[in-house]
Amino acid sequence: MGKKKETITIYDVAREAGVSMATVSRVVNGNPNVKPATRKKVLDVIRQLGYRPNAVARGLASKKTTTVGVVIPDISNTFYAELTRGIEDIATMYHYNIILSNSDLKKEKELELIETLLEKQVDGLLFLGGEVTDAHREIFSATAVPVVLAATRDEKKEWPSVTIDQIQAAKEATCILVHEGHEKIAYLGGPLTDSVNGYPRYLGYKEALEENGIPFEERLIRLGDYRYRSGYETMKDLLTSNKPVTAVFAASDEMAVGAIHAAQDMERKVPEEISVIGFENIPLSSQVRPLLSTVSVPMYDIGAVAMRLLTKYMNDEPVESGQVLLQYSVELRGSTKLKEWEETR
Amino acid sequence: MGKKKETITIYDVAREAGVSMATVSRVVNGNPNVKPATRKKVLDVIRQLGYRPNAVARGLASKKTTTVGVVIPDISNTFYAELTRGIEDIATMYHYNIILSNSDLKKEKELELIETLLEKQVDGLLFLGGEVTDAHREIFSATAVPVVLAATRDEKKEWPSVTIDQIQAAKEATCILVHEGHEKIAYLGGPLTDSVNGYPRYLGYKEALEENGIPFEERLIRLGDYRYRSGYETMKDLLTSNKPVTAVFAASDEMAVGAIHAAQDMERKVPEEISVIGFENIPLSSQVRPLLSTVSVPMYDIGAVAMRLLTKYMNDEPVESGQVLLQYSVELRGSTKLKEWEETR
DNA sequence: CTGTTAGCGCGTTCAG
DNA sequence: CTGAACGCGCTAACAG
Repeated sequence: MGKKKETITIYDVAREAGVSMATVSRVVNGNPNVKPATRKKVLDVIRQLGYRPNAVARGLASKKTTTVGVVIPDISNTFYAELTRGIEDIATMYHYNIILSNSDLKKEKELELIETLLEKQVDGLLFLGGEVTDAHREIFSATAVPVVLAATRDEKKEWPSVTIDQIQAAKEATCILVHEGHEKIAYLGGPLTDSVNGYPRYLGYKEALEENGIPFEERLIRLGDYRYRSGYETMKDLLTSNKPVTAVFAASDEMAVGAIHAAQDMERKVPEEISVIGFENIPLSSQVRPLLSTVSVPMYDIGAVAMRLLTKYMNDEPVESGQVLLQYSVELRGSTKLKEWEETR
Repeated sequence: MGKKKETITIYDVAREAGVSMATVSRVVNGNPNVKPATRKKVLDVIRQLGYRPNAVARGLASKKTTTVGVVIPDISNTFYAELTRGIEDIATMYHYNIILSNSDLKKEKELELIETLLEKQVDGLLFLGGEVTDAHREIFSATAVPVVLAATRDEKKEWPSVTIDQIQAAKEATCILVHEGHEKIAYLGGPLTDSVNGYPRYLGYKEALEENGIPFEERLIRLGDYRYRSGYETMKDLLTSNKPVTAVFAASDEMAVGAIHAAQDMERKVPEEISVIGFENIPLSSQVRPLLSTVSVPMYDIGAVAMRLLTKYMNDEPVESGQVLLQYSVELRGSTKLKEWEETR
């Protein structure tokens, strides 16, 4: 029960067991070339001495840390938390640990974090959600550490990534509203300068209108920060302007729910008077009334697949394709009127 | 732009700069005993060669990794995600990185993770949400690595912890319902075997009834798993039983919201016919209608304070008290009728 | 099957 | 102010 105490090393075990440290190393690492008898003896001594291998020393000697770095926008964001869970589960499965760090999507912070993770000699790097700029490419190129992008992608396709086809997904969601008969469809989203999520979703919305011959109207566009509050406020603003609006496509579930509440506060019924469809399918969407219709993004899977892909790169296993687009789906629930929707992709 | 490449070490920098590696080490670590001129030269060579210090080697030599281990029940759980963000922010502030791992509150997994983190030579350990058993104490005692508990505590107070007074908080929440005039107050919670959250909250509920001379009724107790669905189902079950219920204290916000929806589905108005109060104050509680009244637990702060406390232990700084109880508050919103509540603690 | 011997990259005395 | 030398704890050839 005594605290502190001198660290006991592989050498102590070797001496105590009457073998060389190489042998101890072998049994610790499950090397089969050890006589069962001596293996048992070593194991006993290990237990008895309470020996715990030093992963840092091992890392220095073997040049492997069994640790991967994860740069994430914000762990308190449900979407990324779910994604991280996927990463962690697969990492655990392959005996890796993850060093997690929040970037808040700040480029400088991202680069700094990547640098730090590389210093810590991570065996691989997972970069989530942020935009891949030339500065990123430069640092990624200069290292031998494999990098996988998740919930974002590299325009130049130089790095592997796991995500969904956002434009297509946004387009499909908007189309549903069109098929419901709407023509005054508002778009509630994030900054268009956000090339990862903001712009693609906006683009999908726009394309859907075009394809259906519905005029695009600037005044039906409202930009916020994807959060609930901004959804509430942009929607209120929209309704206050008194322009006709019969449907809303929001680029995030939080905004969508905020929009629904704004509508309700202004005595507009959802979906009777206004249909709303969101994006992400975070738990919130099934924990509000009416239930939110939304584009279901396989968050957990994106994380899991990205991590799995990374293990392949780390072990030099062959990879079919580094550019993976996962399937999304559209969950039609209570905030829209249409109850079925044939797949058209 | 070339990939891979040989690792460049402190030795290369030394040679190139015409100094010894000791000097390079000094400038890298900001040791002031270096002539400005040579410092500059070394810095130049570092930049030119793109030298990146190897934290693993440094860790082995210095016996410090500037990394802390975090054992968390489930990162995809909003409550813990928020807490983790607090941890990470403070960790970054003190130049630590965190290795995150999910335990799902499984004792065996917790112990395994702790063991792994210790092998990785973390400078400190943050243990969240789980119960501290003798097995935990044994391993904590055997290491020199400081441990801080967050959102849980050690009954024997042998280890520092940061949390809130759950019994008191639950009691206060229940009292609010009592003061609203309710006598048929249901309790929706988690397993009573959960000594960290389940039991204390249940106890607080019970104490509130006792103190107010309200008979405790077994049939008003429903146990689930803290999640939305279990809140919905236990509430439905409760209402179906047709026993009078005019208020509900739920041990989690998700359950509370689930309960509200169950009530609404059974044509009971909240808060007109049934008052509901939750616990945690996760974002969801302000993203539903009616807004959920709840016990606000300072999740972010618990994480931040715990991490700050850990830095003190890691640096052998004096600590006033290792047993910190943070303030909670009761947020009265739309799911209860009472609009004000004088502090009585 | 087992032991010996080199490093892995860096921090840290201790001289000078 | 600077350098030489040792060691952190372990893996990885290479012998035997």
